[in-house]
Amino acid sequence: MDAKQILIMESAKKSFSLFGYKGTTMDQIAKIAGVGKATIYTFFENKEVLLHAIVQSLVAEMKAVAQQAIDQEQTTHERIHRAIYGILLFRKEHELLIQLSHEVQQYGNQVAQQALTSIEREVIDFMSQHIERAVSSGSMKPCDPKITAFIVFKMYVALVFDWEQHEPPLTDEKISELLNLYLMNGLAIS
Amino acid sequence: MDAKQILIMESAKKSFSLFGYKGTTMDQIAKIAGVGKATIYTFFENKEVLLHAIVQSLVAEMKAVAQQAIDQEQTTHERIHRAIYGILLFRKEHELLIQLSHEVQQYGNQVAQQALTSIEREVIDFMSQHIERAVSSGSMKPCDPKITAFIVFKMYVALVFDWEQHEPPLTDEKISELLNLYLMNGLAIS
Amino acid sequence: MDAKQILIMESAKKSFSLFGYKGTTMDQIAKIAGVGKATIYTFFENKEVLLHAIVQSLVAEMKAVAQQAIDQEQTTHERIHRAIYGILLFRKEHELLIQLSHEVQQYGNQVAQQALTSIEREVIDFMSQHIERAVSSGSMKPCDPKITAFIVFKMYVALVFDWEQHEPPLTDEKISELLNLYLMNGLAIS
Amino acid sequence: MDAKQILIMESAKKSFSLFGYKGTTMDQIAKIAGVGKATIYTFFENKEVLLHAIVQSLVAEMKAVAQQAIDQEQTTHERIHRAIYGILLFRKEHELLIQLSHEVQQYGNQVAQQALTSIEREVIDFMSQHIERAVSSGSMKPCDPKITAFIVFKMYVALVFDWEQHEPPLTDEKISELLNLYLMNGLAIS
DNA sequence: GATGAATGAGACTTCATTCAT
DNA sequence: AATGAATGAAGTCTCATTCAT
Repeated sequence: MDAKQILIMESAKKSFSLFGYKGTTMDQIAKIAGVGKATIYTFFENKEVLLHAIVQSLVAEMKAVAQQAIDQEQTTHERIHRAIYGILLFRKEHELLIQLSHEVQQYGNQVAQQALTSIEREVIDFMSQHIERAVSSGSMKPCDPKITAFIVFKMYVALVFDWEQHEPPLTDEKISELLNLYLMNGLAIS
Repeated sequence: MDAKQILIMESAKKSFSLFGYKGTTMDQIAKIAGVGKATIYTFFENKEVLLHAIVQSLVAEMKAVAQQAIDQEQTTHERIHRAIYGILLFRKEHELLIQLSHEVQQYGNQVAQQALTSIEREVIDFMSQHIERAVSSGSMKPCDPKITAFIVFKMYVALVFDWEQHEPPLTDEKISELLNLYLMNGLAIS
Repeated sequence: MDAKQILIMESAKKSFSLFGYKGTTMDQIAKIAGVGKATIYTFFENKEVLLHAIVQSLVAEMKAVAQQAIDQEQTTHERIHRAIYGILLFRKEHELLIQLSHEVQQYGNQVAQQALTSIEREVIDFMSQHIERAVSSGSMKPCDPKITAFIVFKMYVALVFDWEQHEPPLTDEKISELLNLYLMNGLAIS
Repeated sequence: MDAKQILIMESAKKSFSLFGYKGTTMDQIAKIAGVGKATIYTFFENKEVLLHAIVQSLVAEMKAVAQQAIDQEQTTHERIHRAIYGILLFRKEHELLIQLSHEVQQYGNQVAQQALTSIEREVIDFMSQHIERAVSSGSMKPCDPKITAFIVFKMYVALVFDWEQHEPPLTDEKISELLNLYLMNGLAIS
């Protein structure tokens, strides 16, 4: 890919993040990138196309992070942890940018949205397989592996990401402990 | 409040939901409402002010739904269920509109955002008190009531709302059963 | 004339003087006058008509001041002084308002302009008659009475009004002395 | 300066002179100049800024005319005559435009106003120096040079410019003769 | 007669996009 | 290939005026 094209995308990403889609003018992007305004149109047909290109590249980058985590040689627990954490870190960083896609077309950007969730689903699928095996081997109560993986994922996100939006963040040990408490042992007095 | 003002807000809400903030022109709103364009400016200083007024009214409406559920004479379980469900239904319906507020000001609309989460927090607080009592009375394992309420809420949202975005929805009985499985009994083989 | 009509004219005069013609809205005038906006249109067909009415009333008032000075029983010198001074005071006070008429119509407001100068011309005519008599009686060199009256008027305005726009004002005695020096005795060394 | 910029300024000057500030639309100016409406905004941020630019250029042009007259190799009398005459001609031609600046800001345009009077004052200063020398050399009665120069200027304006607004214009000889009569010899019978 | 709610007409301004250089 | 001067299209907002009450 052309180095200038990347330069333009980086500049646009910066400006979109700071001022929003509508708040960013092509002049501004050109100035940040240090190129002529018309040059942008050599690479991107549209302002909208430019945004989509950026979103797509972010999605791809995110996918790579998750895949890399899963592919690594580590304990299952560790790989899941890394994959989810990678997604979350990334989402946190670029949440704004992803939301920007709504500015352009209400329903048109479902592509990016679906791409994002598809990554999450792959991670969930990965977890699902492990849960299925755990149930088969008798190390876990019988349960719907898909729903369970989904719940584990959501709970993980809740504890790692959502919780620290209003409260002091939890340590990794605490999170691990809580997951065990809620999901494995349960709150009921036996 | 003036009937015409409400008419304008409803028309704007409709158009904002369909075409987005930028995609909605004042002319369009006026035509839908069947009033002159300038009439809108009699009630709302700005296009932006108009949007904020709509968002605020939605927040207020949502708060009322949750509060009403909590105030009702029912079992605790039922009240929590209704409160969360009311919030979710509402959020589902108007999610788009709330996200629109991002189009206007990147950081300026935190008010609406905070208002929304504050409702959730009130519901969570309400649940927290009940959990605390359950722990004291020995009908539940010792645990941080706040985190536990937060987890219950998130799990509830995950099962009722998030799940059905990609999979066939779960019945109320199934949801109840799953909550029991995951949170009360746990997945571990005792 | 209706008391409300006068009230409206006074309010409009105030606002026009402060904010200009364009800068004054009918709403503003109505608020100052403490009447409904539409009430203004009961008395004045137009915003422009309203301005013209105000200008005309100012012209009339000015005319009265000059006439009154001339009609008074005093020395000729004193009457001329009073008449010119009256005009100047008035002009000073309402100069702004008179200039406003230019905002409305470039050439349409010559009426007001002509009315104003017609007053000056009447004063000049009055002086002219006295100069003519002075020349006839041999107490003044032969000269065109009209031009001379015009020059006296202009010199008077220059010394009394124009001079003090940039320099400390001259006393009445100094002005009298200067008029004598320049017009009667001349600067030439005999 | 860009040729297109000048073209726009000329077009705007024409339209402002004909229809006033308020009466001139940007569309109109663009059409006269034969450019797109937005092109005007490439050179002038505002309609108001455009007007000010025109006024400033007129002031500069006027200053040049006066300075050029003073700098010429001629008799003192002739130079003063040319300088004053230049100012008057110019003022006559563009008086309308200068008054237009009042439409925009009541008190804000004092800059242009002051610039204009500052030119007059320079001319008066120039005359003042010559009068001072004449008094010193005994060819003129003792008098305040500044006031005298001011009076000569005003009288000159009155005879050349103001007089012909209502009466047939005076010839140059007649004007010279009258200045001599009134200012040098005086009307008094010796 | 008095009013103010409602509005049409129109003004200024912005900006994504193009095209000649 | 790169550019920036030029612009058409469109949007927001203002305000003098009217008309039903």
